[in-house]
Amino acid sequence: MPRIRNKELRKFEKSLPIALLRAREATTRLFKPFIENHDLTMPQWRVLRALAEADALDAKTLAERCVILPPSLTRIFRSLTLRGLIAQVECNDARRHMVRLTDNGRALFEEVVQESEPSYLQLADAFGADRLDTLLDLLNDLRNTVQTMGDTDDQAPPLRKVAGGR
Amino acid sequence: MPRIRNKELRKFEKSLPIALLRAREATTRLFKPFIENHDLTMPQWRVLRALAEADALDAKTLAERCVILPPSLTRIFRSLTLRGLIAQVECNDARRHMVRLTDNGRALFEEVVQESEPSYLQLADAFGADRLDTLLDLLNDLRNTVQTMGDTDDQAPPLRKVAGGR
DNA sequence: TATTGTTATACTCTATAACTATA
DNA sequence: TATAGTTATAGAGTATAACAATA
Repeated sequence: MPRIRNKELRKFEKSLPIALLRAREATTRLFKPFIENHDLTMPQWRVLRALAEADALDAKTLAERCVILPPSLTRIFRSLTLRGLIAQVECNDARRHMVRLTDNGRALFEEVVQESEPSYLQLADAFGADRLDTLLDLLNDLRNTVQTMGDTDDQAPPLRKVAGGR
Repeated sequence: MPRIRNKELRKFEKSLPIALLRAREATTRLFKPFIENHDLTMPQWRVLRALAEADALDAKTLAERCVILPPSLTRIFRSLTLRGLIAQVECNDARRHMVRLTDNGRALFEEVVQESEPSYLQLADAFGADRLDTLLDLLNDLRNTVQTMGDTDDQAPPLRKVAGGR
């Protein structure tokens, strides 16, 4: 059983959220210029990226996959639609807002990918491809672990609506 | 030489920033309630946490360590000072704004740590303490790698002021 | 002249509640 | 009645430029 000592635990406890934040900040700083050069925000880019790998997606799926709240997604839909990068597609369930990339949207996506590829290659070389794989696995597992915890155990306060009137 | 195939690379390329975002989102969701229960925002909490591990720090160091921009930090200083959680300390260099935790600030910090400890323990048990160590190492190395890249190579667009008038 | 921090300002994201439409 | 999404709204973070004070 991997029972850890209180002292070590405390050290990790405090640094995990920060380590994630700082790693993300550095990664973002590296790639954001390529995205902003095309007048896209990071959340908008996540939506394009998610759509590039799936034919069409509804708002709920996109919100979960891209970590974007529904109200933000509504605005992003409006903005990307105005720019002709995405388009709504018909759906059996009329409640669902399903969208796909337009040809222009896909072209823009490919352009950004191509322009940022040298930086990706450079990072992969410098960091090590195998370690990157390991890191990705751990990140995804961490997320799954936390979500499982939320389902089963509830000694923690409720995950929503805690701050009250702020 | 760890030269990776284009296809695999592409797969990773697109998912690293998202994996970091989602892992952070999950971790935040787990611990945020404990912080918000004491009417603290996450950036405010990072400042308290950084100060808890160092006697006193100046704004520049805190900004870098907590990933907070100077203007935000100014507001956070004001807010935490008003609440009596931090206090300014004298400094040789009169330009520097150095702060430390007050007794109340330290007490609040300890309270939050204590309240969230069960969740930390649960996560460490579920995920594995050794894997958490590995993850932390990789995250910190990733950040260092990216920063080193920024120093040496500059085929990428400048890291600041790219979006122009937006 | 360079550095530190604050102010001013604009924009976006975050978050929740309330509402509409569909199932 | 439950679900999907939009609207409204408040608040906080993000980002930059311009300025003040100190070194």
